[in-house]
Amino acid sequence: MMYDLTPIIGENLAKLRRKKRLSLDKLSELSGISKAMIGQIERGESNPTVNTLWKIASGLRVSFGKLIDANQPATELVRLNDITPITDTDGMTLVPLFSFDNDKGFEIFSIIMAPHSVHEAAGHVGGSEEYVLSFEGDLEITVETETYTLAAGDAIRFKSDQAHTYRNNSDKIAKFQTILYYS
Amino acid sequence: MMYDLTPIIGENLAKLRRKKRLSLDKLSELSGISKAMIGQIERGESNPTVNTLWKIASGLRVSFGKLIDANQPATELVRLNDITPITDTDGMTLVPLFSFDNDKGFEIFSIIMAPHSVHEAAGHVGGSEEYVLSFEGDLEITVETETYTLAAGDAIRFKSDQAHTYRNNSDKIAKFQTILYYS
DNA sequence: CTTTTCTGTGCGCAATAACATACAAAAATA
DNA sequence: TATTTTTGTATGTTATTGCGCACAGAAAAG
Repeated sequence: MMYDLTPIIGENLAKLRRKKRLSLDKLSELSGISKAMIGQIERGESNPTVNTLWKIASGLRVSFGKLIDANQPATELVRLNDITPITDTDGMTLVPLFSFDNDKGFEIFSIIMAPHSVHEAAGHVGGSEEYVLSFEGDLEITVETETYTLAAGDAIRFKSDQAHTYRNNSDKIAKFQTILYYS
Repeated sequence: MMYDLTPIIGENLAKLRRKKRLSLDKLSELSGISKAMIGQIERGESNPTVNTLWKIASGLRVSFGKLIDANQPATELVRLNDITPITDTDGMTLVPLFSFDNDKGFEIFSIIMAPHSVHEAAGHVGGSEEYVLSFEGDLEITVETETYTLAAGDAIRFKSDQAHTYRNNSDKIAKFQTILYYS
């Protein structure tokens, strides 16, 4: 979520421009953006507007995406200790493992529910789907009128733009993972 | 080339936000961008920075591309009379039929060469390819050291990051089309 | 009907994007 | 070497992004 694109754009832009053997002057002429601005963007000192970046992309004869694409590492290890969990007042603790990724369209949480706790979700944004994989304790999920009970190892999928409730009726904590997919 | 993204972004954003049934307030909270700004962007009154638009996209749980994608009409008719041709001093007239499109990666020109004219191209940006379709008169093309002669109906493809020369040796004009592709 | 909440828009201000110009270092030419 | 050209960076100015706040209409609650 807290994510700054400017260094990525800068790197991509500088790399692409050099690859095409263009000087700041030349690219400025091709794109209609001043070379001072292009230089600043390459150094990550400026946060360009979409129109400016669009013109640069066109001048470079490159897709807009090429400039903003993060080109993330093939492997990403997330340490539980490096994550700051979000604990709700109702006893649900949310551990965001992979937060929303722009190109992929989903995010993954690990969730812990205190004994005898209930969490009500009003319903997420339209067209979203929720995948729940239970792996410790018992979990009861109610979607609209229907109620489902999941034991460790069970899984469920439902359209989460409708109201749904998580309930842990047991004396032990319940742990599960959820994958939220947005269409 | 002269292209303003802001009305497109505005339309896309308003449509997506309503589809997900979010108010300006709610989306502001989700994205961390003030609702005043979001409103202005939707009305096309603001040209947001990439970081701002990125945050909005993430808040909306939507890909960045969804906001800037032009969703262009299935069919696009280009009238010759509506185009302003670019005539070079060396007798080459360029008619840009479909100028560079960000997602497609190519552009299409129609070209007319005056009798006994020569056009030298130093070599375009790295990795570009040129497709030439001759359809009136005679055309001679030199790529690096090799020279090719095209009659009406002939075609040629070559990597255009090397120097190349167009030559019309005849007493009549030569007409052809070129497709420029950028990798 | 009145009050409250929720919707989007207008206003003034601070931060900064984007520009034109000038500058210094390196490369190329002589 | 000196001279010119080409490279990228730094400076000062203007235009506008992005913010908080206040506002007016609509919907909901009382």
